[in-house]
Amino acid sequence: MRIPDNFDPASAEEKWYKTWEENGYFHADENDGREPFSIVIPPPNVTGSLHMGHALNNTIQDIIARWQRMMGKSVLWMPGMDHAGIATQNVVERLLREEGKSREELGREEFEKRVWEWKEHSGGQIKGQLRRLGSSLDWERERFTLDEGLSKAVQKVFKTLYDEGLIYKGFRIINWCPRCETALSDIETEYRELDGSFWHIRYRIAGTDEYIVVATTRPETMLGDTGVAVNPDDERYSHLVGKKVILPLVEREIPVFADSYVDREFGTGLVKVTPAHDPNDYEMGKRNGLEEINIMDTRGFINENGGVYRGLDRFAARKKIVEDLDKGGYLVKVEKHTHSVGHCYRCQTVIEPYLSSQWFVKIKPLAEEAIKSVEDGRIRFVPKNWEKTYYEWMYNIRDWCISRQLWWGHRIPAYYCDECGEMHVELDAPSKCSKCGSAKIRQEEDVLDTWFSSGLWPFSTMGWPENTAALQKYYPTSVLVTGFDIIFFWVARMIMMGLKFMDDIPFRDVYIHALVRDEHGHKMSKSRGNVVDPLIMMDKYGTDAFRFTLAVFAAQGRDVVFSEKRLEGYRSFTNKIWNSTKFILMNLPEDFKPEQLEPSRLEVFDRWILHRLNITVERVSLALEEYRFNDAANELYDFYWHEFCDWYIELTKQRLYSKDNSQAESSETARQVLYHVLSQSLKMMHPFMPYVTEEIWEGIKNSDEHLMVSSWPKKDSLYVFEKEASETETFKEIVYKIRNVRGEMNVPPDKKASVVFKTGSEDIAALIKREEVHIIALGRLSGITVDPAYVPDKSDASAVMSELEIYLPLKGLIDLGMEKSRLEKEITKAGSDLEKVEVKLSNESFTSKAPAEVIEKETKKRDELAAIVEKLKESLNKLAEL
RNA sequence: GGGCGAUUAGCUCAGCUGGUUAGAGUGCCUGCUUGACGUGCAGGAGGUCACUGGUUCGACUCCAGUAUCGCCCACCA
Repeated sequence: MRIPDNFDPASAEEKWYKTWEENGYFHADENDGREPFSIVIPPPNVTGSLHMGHALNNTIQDIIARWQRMMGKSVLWMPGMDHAGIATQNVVERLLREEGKSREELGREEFEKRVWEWKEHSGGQIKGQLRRLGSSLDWERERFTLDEGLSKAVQKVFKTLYDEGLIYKGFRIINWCPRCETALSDIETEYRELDGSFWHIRYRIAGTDEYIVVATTRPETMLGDTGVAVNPDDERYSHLVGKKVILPLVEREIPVFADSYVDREFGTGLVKVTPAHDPNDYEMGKRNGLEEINIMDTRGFINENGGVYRGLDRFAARKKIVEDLDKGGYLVKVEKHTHSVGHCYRCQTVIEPYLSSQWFVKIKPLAEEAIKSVEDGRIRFVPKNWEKTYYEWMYNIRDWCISRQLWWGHRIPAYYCDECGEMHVELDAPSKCSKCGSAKIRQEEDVLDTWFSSGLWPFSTMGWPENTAALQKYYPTSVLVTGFDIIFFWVARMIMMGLKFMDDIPFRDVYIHALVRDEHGHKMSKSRGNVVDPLIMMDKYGTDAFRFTLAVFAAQGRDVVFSEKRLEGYRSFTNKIWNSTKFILMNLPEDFKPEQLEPSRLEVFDRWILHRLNITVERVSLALEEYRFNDAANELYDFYWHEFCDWYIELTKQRLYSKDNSQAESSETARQVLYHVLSQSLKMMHPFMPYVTEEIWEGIKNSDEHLMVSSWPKKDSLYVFEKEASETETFKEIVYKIRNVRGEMNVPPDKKASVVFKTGSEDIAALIKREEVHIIALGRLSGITVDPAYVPDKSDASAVMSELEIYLPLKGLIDLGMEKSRLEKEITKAGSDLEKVEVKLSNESFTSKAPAEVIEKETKKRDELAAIVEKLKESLNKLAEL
């Protein structure tokens, strides 16, 4: 048994990932007869590389997957990536631009080829990063949202929904991105408050010299105005209803009409109506029979309907129109106005409401069951408060625009006959029109929203629409791990689609984790330029430390601000684990064999640490079950470092180094306990820090089994030792008191004092005598005596516990003034605690209403504190006599 | 306008269903070549738990309000 002097993360990471994979540990076997546990990865977009959010997301999933595997489950963690329609198309277009090309020049087929090449590149990079992170994904099952099988699933879903009337084609106002030249769904529009202007414009009433004033934030849209609306109850303008006004610049006569949508208080109470470029105006136009005039092309330039402004970009047109209005005397005033403006979530271009023909999913019928599945607890959000967000959106859900005017995506399986215009929705392209028999068939140019295919992810990846063994065993999945930013985009859609097509929920739990934010609380994103690269962190600190830090940060219900300082601290932890193992191994013989530890062999500290180990097993397991990753990680950290290393290992040194032959059995027991606690700890730490733990395991294991596939520790009922645990706490307090006095008094370590213990308690006296060696070693003493009748010397430094007084005769070694102020400080501290307790106990309503056990506890505390204060005062008085 | 969350040590953060001496990492101070580790060991300083009320015998913890910050949704002619 041996490990190298130093841990080298880079080589261990490469070696172990390869070994695990080659041994097939990542692969899920449908036929293994074990209880299934499944997770599907939120498929990363093939747009580049992974960021901190991905690192957190996948670390959590890997912790769960590794833990469940060690729990003996048949674990499937399904890998894959998302084609990410707009986002990926944009990336490739940018690359083309750098080459001086455009996608139009390439043509659709060639362009798609280029995107596939990019997909290979980006996908490869992402896979490399996931591997580096240690993700135990079943790579044999890797899927892509645009691969053949998933395309089949998409077509099947589309056709089914279409046949049932849940997908329809409609001519409507949608959100249009003039840069991406595609429609977007409502949730793909991000609203931002912008400072703009509110232009007040004068319209002449036809046939008169009177004017009205309308106000607008988008003056360019007046080119498409076909009416002016007033509130039907607005007396100021009721005489105008039915009249016509002259649209300035355009010189078109348009009607004034009444519509209750208009808010009398806002602006001038008169609304210019542009049915083709505003959703509300569109509705009003429909209600009042207005003409719809589209004035823009797909890139946001004014089209032939815009007269002299034709060819101008929408913002240039706005500027020019305002100038012309001003020149023509139509501009009454300009106010400052802030309003929220929709932006494309992929390219941040200002969205244009745009009238066009698109495909929609009629979503309400699907939403109903999806709401129910959360209400009745079949699906559970963790933390629970996200359910409210989910309901809020689902109750107010609007039809989903699923068509995109892109080249990268699932082409909509609709076919048009060029002869008779008939539309066919089919799984396979029809060779001729079923209505007129023509062979002139053309497929719909539009592709589907990326989220349409990712919404099928939990079952499409398992082979649906075939009824595969994987689906039977692993669907529904056990848990979905994701960020709250895609609850609407993805989680809700998967729930709806899963219920509709699998007739079952897609996952039991939805664990919503924190978003990794920058120091200003902003999302880390490439466009903001505030990203921390996970690869750099892994290079610098090792993957294990990085993962452990993320786990510690993963507290529920709160976002995290990433801190490299904390990462540094947890790297030290991996170092600590390594070095402590080195110590243990150098104390084990060549032929060391782990044995079952009979309780009768165990000494008090052995019992204590095994008891603590039991508690840690329980706490870590419970925390993992409840998705409290930070608690689990902290529990392991505290146990391993501050109990096992700081105390138990230190305590074994006296036993291990003893030259006394009668101590041989005691040291052998210590060796067994050290090995046992180490190996059990490694198991529990493995899901968090897979590499360093497996590397250590390689050096200490006594079988061929790798740590990754070993079994998760269970509480051992043989090792429940309450009494020894509490005795050890007393022991620790004794040592702590001695160290405290030495430290406070600046007693140099080479000045070894002898300590006198004065106690009336036989238990404590026995404890001290029995653990004499350890007290001497840990307190750095020359010797100890127990003397119930000890009369302290005036120059003794002292410390007080509830049933014990500790005296350090430091004649000549200490500064009496220092000791005096130290005692005063102690008295103040204990005194104020005592006072608090006394106030409480003298309060009659407390003693009459508080539960008995609380009163008992407080009473005991008061007695102890009182005794301590008393003793401290005595010591101080003696000092004063000098 | 509606909703959610945050405010705890210099910094980054934990503290579950009310009773703890309010913790961790990091930073700071003191001492340490203690036969695993200075990425370490021992000791220490540092907090009116944002503010104001309320409920309660008892509030960092529950309730209401205020302030500041952040996020989501809706509307904005």
